[in-house]
Amino acid sequence: MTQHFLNDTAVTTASDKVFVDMRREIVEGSIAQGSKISEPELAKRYGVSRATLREALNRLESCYLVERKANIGCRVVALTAERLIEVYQVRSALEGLACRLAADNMAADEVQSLKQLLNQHLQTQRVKEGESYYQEAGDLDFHYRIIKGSKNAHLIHLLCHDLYQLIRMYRVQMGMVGPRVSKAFDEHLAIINAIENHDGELAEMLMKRHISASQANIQTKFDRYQQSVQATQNEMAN
Amino acid sequence: MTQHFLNDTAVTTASDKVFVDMRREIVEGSIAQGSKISEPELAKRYGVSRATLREALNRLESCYLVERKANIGCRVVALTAERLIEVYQVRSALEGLACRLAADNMAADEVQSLKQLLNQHLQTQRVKEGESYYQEAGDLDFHYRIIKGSKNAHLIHLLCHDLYQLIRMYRVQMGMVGPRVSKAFDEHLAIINAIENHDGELAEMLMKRHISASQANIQTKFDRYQQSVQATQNEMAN
DNA sequence: AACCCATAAATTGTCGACAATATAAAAATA
DNA sequence: TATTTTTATATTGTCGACAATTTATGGGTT
Repeated sequence: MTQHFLNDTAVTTASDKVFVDMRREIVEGSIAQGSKISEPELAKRYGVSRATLREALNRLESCYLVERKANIGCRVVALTAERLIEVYQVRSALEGLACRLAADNMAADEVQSLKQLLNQHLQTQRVKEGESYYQEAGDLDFHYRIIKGSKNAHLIHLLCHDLYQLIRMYRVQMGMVGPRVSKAFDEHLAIINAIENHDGELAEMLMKRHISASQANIQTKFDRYQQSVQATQNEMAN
Repeated sequence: MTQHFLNDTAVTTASDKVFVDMRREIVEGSIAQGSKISEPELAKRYGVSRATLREALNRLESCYLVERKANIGCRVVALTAERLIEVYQVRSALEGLACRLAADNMAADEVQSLKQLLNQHLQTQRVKEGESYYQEAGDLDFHYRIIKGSKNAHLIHLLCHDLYQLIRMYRVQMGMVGPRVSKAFDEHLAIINAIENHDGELAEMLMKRHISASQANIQTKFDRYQQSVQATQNEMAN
């Protein structure tokens, strides 16, 4: 039941399956960031031909999880501080837009359902204090519904299909176990209220601020992560 | 020398060439919008194997020029009023961001060069009154430079690689021969000035307004185009 | 020992053929 | 005649093999 909201593409063909599997492995770090991808090796591992694997690689490229160079090959995207900032700048602009549009276009029952979901998350969180998984899933679900509420198909595709896996990759690999849980809840609530009042301008502003806070949070984790990597490398050198 | 700014990807491989060729034909309408793409037919036409053609199709999909369904095939994107609005909403948000970032990150000489380019365009336009080609190219060049000036690689990729061809497709097929030339020039000038003064907030606002105006302009053309299509269909029915 | 060049190995790009699925045509039934 | 079922055709998905390019190896020169 995990991530039902991001895998809503029907998986029919073989390359579909390879794409979904590889995507999960890359996001979770089973396939290391920055590592070179060997087509023959992975094709064998997934039990498909190279043509099928390449089809999957193309899709991974279109959602920014791998980078490709002609005649050289594929490489898993590298998580850097610069890229993190860049992606969050884009995310902020796009989700801000989504939120503004949602204030106009979201149906009343959709808003109600979202409020209900939020309360549900609050209860779950209070029970399972400290457990981060639900927070992460809940947060994604919240954002996902608002994005869909924009009713802008292009925007939805851009965020849900193209960008979100990369964002998830940062969050997952930084081990985003939220001490931000309670604060995020209040922010979510304020955003919903603005949407309910059809105050697009406010909703956009709140969403942008919410995402900035989220960025600051993950940025801190990332810096610590970088330091630990540096320390490990220094140890190795000794 | 046309579109040097959008084709800066080195064309080495065969599928690269097919991709670039098909992209041009789709944007220009030689391959009709909404039409089904037959892999065997086009492979023969371009003198490549189906594998190579499919590689090109994948890239066309990632820049939203074709849509793909499993086991059914590829179809050139259809130009609709809804999509036009959606795309321009996204474009406005992203280029607004780019403009704000450019106000901080664009180097002084880049700004100077851009101002110079603008004056050059003004002179060219006055000489070749009514000729739209230069206006279109000049406008694209202007936007392109500001986007690059944001120094946000992800944003640059998103706009220049993924989105701009689709926007161009609308403009080209709507025959955007600009009566908007002179007004656009003033708007461009105001944007540059804001960037030069490092006033990101103003620059963003002006760019968003500029794009809205551009949208209104193309929307009008599109509505007329739709009417003419409707009229033609009615004639056919007689 | 460091650098350059030639050769060998490995990897990616491309091809043609076959399998699986979807569409079109024909036959059968109501 | 209209509708469903069956059959045939065409299209897409997948495969293994070959060609072109890049990377690794080894030998020679300064």
